[in-house]
Amino acid sequence: MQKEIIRNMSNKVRVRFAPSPTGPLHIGGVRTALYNYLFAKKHGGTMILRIEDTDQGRFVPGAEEYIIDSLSWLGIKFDEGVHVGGPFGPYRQSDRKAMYLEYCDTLVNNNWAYFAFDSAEDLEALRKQFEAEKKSFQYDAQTRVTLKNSLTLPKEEVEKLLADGAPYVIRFKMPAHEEVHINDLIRGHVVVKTETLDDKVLFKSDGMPTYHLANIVDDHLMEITHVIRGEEWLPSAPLHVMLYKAFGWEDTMPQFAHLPLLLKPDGNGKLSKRDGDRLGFPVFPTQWTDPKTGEVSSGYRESGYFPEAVINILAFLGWNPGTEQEIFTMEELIQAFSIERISKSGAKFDLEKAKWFNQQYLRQHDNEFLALSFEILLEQKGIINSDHEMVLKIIELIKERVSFVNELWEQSKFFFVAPDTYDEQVIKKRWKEDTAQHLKSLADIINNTITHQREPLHDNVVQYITDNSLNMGQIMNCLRLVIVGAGMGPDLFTIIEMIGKEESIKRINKGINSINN
RNA sequence: GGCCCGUUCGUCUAGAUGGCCCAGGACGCUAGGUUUUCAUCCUAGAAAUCAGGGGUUCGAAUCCCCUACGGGCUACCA
Repeated sequence: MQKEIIRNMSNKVRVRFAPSPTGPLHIGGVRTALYNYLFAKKHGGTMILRIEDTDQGRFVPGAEEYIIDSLSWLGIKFDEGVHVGGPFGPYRQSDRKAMYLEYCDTLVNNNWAYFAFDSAEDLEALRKQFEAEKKSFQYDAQTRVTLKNSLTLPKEEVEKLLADGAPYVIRFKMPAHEEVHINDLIRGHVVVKTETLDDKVLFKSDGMPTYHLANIVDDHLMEITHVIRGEEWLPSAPLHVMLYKAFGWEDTMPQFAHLPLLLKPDGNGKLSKRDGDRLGFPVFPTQWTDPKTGEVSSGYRESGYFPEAVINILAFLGWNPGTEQEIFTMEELIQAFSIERISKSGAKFDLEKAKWFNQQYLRQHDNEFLALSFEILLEQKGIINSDHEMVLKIIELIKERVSFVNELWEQSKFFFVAPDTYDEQVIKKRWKEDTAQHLKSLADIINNTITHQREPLHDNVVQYITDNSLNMGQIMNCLRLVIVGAGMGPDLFTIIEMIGKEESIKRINKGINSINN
């Protein structure tokens, strides 16, 4: 009753993201969730999280929580789902178990499905046998008449088997000579002949439905209007269309959109869990520890990516707005998104571009936010009770030099600790016989400068260089070398001002000793 | 093997109804400038005979066909 009212009230968009809890969600899955979310929000629709846990053998503890938490970190919110409830629940297929058999029975009664008693071993043997003859076995209109099922067995025997509790599956009775037409929102019109399709199992002998059955029943019951999923589902889409037909639900069948795949950055093929840590970028939104093996897979969050950046990166892998704008907030993505602008071909993940996106977002964050993040990092480096004002100043100085928060340390550690190594390249190029002597004089000059401020310090040092007709680049770079440890970093005198005269002089002496020995 | 999908610079891609495209942008790369360093920033540049071949057309990256290559699926997994 309630559902009828909802349906009649509007033909509002309702989409679902339907992962199975077999492990952490990889970025391909995250992108699917994102596109569903963008589409739903664009049309003022409803975004649903449904957990497809019909394969009890592949259930992984913690995976469902992981999916919810990682999507939440990314800002992908659900209107209905396992974790938030809603009028179309339950949203976990194992909790809907009871209803599937009922639907399956109507299919059997209408001659759209049948009981099959062939054991997994029998079928396996058959497959082997076919293979030996260089043919491939398919349980279909041609072979089903030779197999052990309610189509070939006498009615009494079927009833007896069922009554005796013999293991069985229910298979879809795929018609022999029909054409299935799919109008995919991304790929256009696709036609498939039913004779190339097999009699897929709808209901397993363990009492659970397969994905195919559960997904159609649930999408129908949950009044899903658009199914946006990965291209790997395209081959089974004809079966799904046939199921809608068999149930008599064609009129409310959702529209399909099959997304292009996310490919390995090197070579070809679908991006897989293994690729990430092999190629130096995460494939998971957040870090995941395998509950069985204890194996840890890195995540974007732990690698220092901002959630906004990950969203932006993923949004552009397979979609673009057709304008030159590349940096998009979630709100802007929602406004700009359309299924028509999703590309058909697979996209490779580009690590360099991903870094660039993160850098753009890092620059957008205010210094206060970055300082707070950096202070956590500093504590891990053993810098306790750092002066907040100083950290803020440092952020300002080096913000433009990094793409990730965790790169801030490399770019600024000389503000906190004296260098204990000195860049060999710089030594080789700049360090001369008389360098140590000049640096000693500069230490005196710094010491004798009345204030610790940048300007007078700078002027006095430059004065010394000009007075002695020295090479500016050589002396300055050597001074930088002993203060910073390398030929990098922001304005030298700003650094000296910030670490103080005393510390600077110490570093000059330490540097001279280390380098000259 | 069978079925299905795809193919524009190294990568992500732009390219409504064929002419404005000897193909545009971004990342990366190269060079120069700024910065007495490095990074940033600025400027310039290299980079796709639009997978190949046939058509259709006055005209095709854009339409049609074929081929090649790549990918997905082919479980009582999703």
